[in-house]
This record gives sequence, C-alpha cells and structure tokens, in this order.
Amino acid sequence: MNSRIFALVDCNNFYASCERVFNPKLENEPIVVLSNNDGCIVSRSNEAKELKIPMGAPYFKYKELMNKNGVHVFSSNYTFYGDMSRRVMKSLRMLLPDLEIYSIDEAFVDLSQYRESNLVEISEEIKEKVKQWTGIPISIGIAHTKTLSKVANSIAKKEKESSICDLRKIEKIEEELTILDVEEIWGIASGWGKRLKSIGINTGYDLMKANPEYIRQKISVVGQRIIMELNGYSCIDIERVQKKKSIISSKSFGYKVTEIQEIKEAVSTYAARACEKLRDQKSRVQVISVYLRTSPFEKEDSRYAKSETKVLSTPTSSTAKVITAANKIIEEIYREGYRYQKTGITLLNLINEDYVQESLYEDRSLEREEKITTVMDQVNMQYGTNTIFHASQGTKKDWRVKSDSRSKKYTTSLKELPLVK
DNA sequence: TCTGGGGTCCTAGGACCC
DNA sequence: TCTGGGGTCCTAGGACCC
Repeated sequence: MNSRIFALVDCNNFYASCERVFNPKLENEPIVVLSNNDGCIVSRSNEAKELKIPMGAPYFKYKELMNKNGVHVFSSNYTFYGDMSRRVMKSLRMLLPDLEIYSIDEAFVDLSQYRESNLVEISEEIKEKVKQWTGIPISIGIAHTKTLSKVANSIAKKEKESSICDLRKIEKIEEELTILDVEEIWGIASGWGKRLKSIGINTGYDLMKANPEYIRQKISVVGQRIIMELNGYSCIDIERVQKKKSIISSKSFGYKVTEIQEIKEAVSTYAARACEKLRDQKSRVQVISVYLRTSPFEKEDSRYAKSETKVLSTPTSSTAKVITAANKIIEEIYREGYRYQKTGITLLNLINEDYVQESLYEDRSLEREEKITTVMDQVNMQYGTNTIFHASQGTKKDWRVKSDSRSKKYTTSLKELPLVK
C-alpha cells in the first residue's frame, strides 16, 4: 500500500521552554507564562503541570497556589517567542524541506519519501540538532495521517525519555485509541464531544469504528473526515501555500474604557498593526470588520457587544484608509454608558497585491498613499516599532495592556541582550 | 478587581435569478 | 387569484485549532 507518512513536530511547553533558554537557573523549576494583560495561564513547565495548574485558567484564581509553591511567573513576550519560533522552524526546514508551519510551536512534515528508512532514528537526530541549535526541546509523532500524528505526538510527550512515537502499526493505533478520551482527538472539543458521548461514543476507538455517514449527520463533514483519518486514510494534506486568508488584531484594554476617543485610538493602533501584517504578506484588503464589546463576565444588563462589516471602495493596503474606515465603524457601534473591555479589527477578503495594480494606479492619490506607507514601514523597521505612526493612534495610550513580569527581548533587542559574566 | 489573541472551516438561511 | 423548482451567492454564526 502506498500510504502517506506524516510527522507532527511540537515544541515542549514552548513559551516556558523559551524562558528557560536564556535563564538556566530555571531548569527543573516550575514556570508559567501568562497571556496578554496577565489574564490567563497559557504555558506551563512540567513541574507546573504536576502542581495541577490547568491550561487556560485565569491567573488570579491560582496566584496563591503558585506563590506557595515558588512558581516563576512570566508575562508573555511574543516578540521573543516569535523569534525563537522562527529559529526552530528554520532549523527544521534545513533538515526536512516539506514542512508546514502549523502554529507558533508546531509543524507538520511529509515523510512519505523516507518510507524505507528508520524514521525513529531520523527523528532522534532531528530532535538532537534542534535542541543543540536553539535550546528548545521537541517531541515527534509519526503516523499515516495528520490526525494520527497528533495522537502519536501526545504519546511521545508522555514518554519522558524518547519524546518520539511511531504510530503506524494498526494494533498499536487501536490500543492507544481505546484509552484516549474522544475529546482528546484533534478536531473534537467539548461541544461535539458531548454530542458524541450522548450517542455512546466515548473513546478514540469508538469514533474510529463509528459509521462515517451517521457522524456526518450528527456533526458535519468535519467529523466524517476525522473518522477516515483515524482509520489511516489521509484526508488532510500538508498546506504548502501559507498566506493568511484573514488578519486579526485585537486586544483587551488595560482597564475598562468608557470614552469613544480612547477606543478610537486603540482601534487605530490595531488597524495599523493589521495593515503591517497585510503588507508583510503582500496582500490587499477588500473588507474590514470591527467589533467592540464589554467583558462577557459583566452582569447581563451591562453587557454589550457589536460588530460591523464594511466593504472598501478599492482594495488597499494603506493604513490611513483602513484607520478611517475602522473609526467610522466605531462611531456607528459605540453606545455611551458601557465599560468596554476589548475592541478589534479583522481584515477579510484578502487578495494578492499585484492582482489589482493596474486599475489601482489610475487613481494617482492611491499611488501617493502607498509611497507614504512604504516609507513609514521602512522607518519603523530601522528605528523600532512606532517611531512614526498616525496621529489617530494617540500618544497617551492609557488604555494599553499591562504586563508586569515580562522577560527581556533576549534575541531581538540590542538593549536587552543577555549578559555573560 | 482580576478571565488572551489570532486563526480556519462549515452550515443554514435569505436574497436573487431564471 | 392561483401558483414552482432549482441554482448560486452571500452572510452570520458556530464550531474547532493553537
């Protein structure tokens, strides 16, 4: 049978491991990393996991437990983690060219061409090299489909010594799926999990043996596909094109905001950030969507959430154009009297920048605007983010998020290089 | 007091057309 | 006044992922 072979490479406890790379004293110490605004726990070292601190839990609920146990707490430092991620992915790509970067800390690899080789041996080598080059420990799961390689990877993580799992033998697949809760399967979360359990499907093995047509009715074609994948038929391929189809920029405020002026500053800042990402991938945007909301944990009569979508007259990558449109939406959806928690913008219907060039340049003002944007990008690249920015983004920025315990930008800021004493 | 941010995909239902 | 089916496109919302 000419079946495919996939590997899922996953960095172990990625953000926590990044913090360790330049701070070796943290070896064997419990670490957690918090989300923006120091809101939730988003990464835990093994030692922190042993203290039963759950993933995604609100920080304030576990503060005491962590103090008591001497847990090292870090605010998130995405500039640093992003750079470490690039190093890991670059290392992987040198060793395994047919690679899909799936998230900041994971990559899928097509290993079909290595079917005659000893894949466990190859994986050992890759693991060693990545650790040596970047300081980051990884786990590797090997299987005939992406979904099964996810399962393999979670098994690899539990095997403390090897961190590698080859899950290609049918007996082993069935054995492992029998002891795997159905909600642990990639693509099944608690919503569908509950639905499946109510019809007697409790484990990965139950789902593997379920009737695909029936599951399609109960869930959707997504569920059907998962069953096929569990049975070794590959339905989800490596994604080789990696342009984003939508770009989001959103953040909670550092405190509850009531004034429209501050909200406009925030949304202008996020719009600028989103447009930078847009130009990075050489696209233009045709549709934008902006939302504004209070905390969902407010009492019901003080809750408010609204979003509005706008089609732009011409596809653009100009920050000024997008800021103007975004602020117009804020004016439409803002209501006085609420304590707002968060706003954000999504760029949608992205197209390739060269696709529109001709018609675009009939309008000379657009050409001028693009030149301004290009110059701004260059200045900010050279002298640091937000050296120049649009006036609408504001200069006070009281609404900005807080992050009390951020580590240094060891790898991206000259001022914050680690010192060797 | 304090609960993240950035993505993708699928479906149902309405508008509209012939 | 009665009275149709079939197709496409778009959007909102809901599910999932890390």
